[in-house]
Amino acid sequence: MTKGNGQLTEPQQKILSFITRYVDQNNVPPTIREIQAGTGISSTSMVSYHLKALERANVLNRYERRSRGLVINEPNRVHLLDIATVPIVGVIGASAPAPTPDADALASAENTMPIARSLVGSVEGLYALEVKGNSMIDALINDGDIVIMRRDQEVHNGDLAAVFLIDRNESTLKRIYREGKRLKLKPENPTMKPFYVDARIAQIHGRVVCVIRRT
Amino acid sequence: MTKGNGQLTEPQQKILSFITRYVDQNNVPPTIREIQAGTGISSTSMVSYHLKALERANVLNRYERRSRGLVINEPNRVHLLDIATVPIVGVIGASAPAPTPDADALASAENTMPIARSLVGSVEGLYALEVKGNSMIDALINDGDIVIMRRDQEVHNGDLAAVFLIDRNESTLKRIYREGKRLKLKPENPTMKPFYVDARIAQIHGRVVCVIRRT
DNA sequence: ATCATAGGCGAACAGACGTTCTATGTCAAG
DNA sequence: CTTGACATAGAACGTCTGTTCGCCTATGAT
Repeated sequence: MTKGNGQLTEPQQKILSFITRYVDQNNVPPTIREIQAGTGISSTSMVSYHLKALERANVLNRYERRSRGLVINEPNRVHLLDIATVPIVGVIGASAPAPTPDADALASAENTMPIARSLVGSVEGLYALEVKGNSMIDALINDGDIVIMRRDQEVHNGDLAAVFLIDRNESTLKRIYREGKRLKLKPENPTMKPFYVDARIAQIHGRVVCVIRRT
Repeated sequence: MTKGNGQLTEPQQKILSFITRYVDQNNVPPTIREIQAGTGISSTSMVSYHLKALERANVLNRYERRSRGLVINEPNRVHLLDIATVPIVGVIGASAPAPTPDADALASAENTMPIARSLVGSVEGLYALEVKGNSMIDALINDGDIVIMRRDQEVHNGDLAAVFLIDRNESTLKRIYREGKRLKLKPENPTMKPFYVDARIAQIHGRVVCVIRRT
């Protein structure tokens, strides 16, 4: 039951926020028993009781006797969550330069990687590479990982970047620090020491925005 | 079943458009029987049959045995339907057992991690932990990474799992292999050797589904 | 102390719901 | 013609799920 002042009681708020979260996670409203378990309320009848109160308070609508028949009545409920599909344009491995795709390549990519927009910010210039081989272990990146890259963007000192070393004909992922004519490449693994290369033999291909590993 | 050319059969299209319409109108996916009635299909088993086909065709996702457990997989409609928000229930680090949340903890988590549903499959039992410290470098997991875990699920040999070693009072992420009374723990880094512990002093807390690193 | 009231709890019920099994039909390949 | 893969119906089963009802406890007035 709502308090006189229009506030919700504590179990009601608990139920409400549980429903909200559940819908976010499952795209389907919860059952009464799921609400019970999720909120720690001891009986289904109590949940039912509180739901009736919430309905009276015009906070949600119910369809009688229908499973999961709950609809939250939140006019200003915003879903900030949005998903971006990032094209997987190629492979990055030890013995080949990582591709830096042009617009054509981006459009024609067959595989895509879905990722929450809030994780990566703007989709501008985003592309993904699949990691092949164990050569990037020292960047804590494994065979099969997906790295989300951003091209056309200034890569700052300290950023994790894809670097192609011309003399070795090898792509690598390292944190980069420009130091005059040379480039400091720092492995992610703190037990490994950084090393230096001539800046002219290193092509910086893009910044690593995010790494995703499925196990 | 999809036709060879990737087109959907006529009943499949009917079902799909019915679901779309129903969700638009009711904010909740329909039940199988409602689909049956709404499309004029004569049997629930036929609906189930076609739904399986649609799932195979990657047009929609289903949650087994859950009422109204349908999510349409429409590329144009992806925004909020295909993203799950996984609660971040705590921290995993060297010197503390990783939390294994009960329903209460899941419901009360404040921070969440958005992740594409297609990356993790079912949301069932999913939770996230933030990695603190460098102790899991050998699992190629860095300070600040987010690991997506699944609880209440059998952890199979070869799975990457969160293991708490009682005698060392330490949580770790390793691939596990049960070998009689002992447990083989294998670091992700192929240059490191596996080691063995008494199975009785190791608590397996969940399976790592996915690792996410923002750089 | 007695009684009324409200809140809370758990069991039980009836219907909803997803799944599965069997039987039948269709149609193309061998 | 036979076989096997696919499609369709109908029914049965077991679980899920919303609802209800009886019982208990606490509180406060009589």
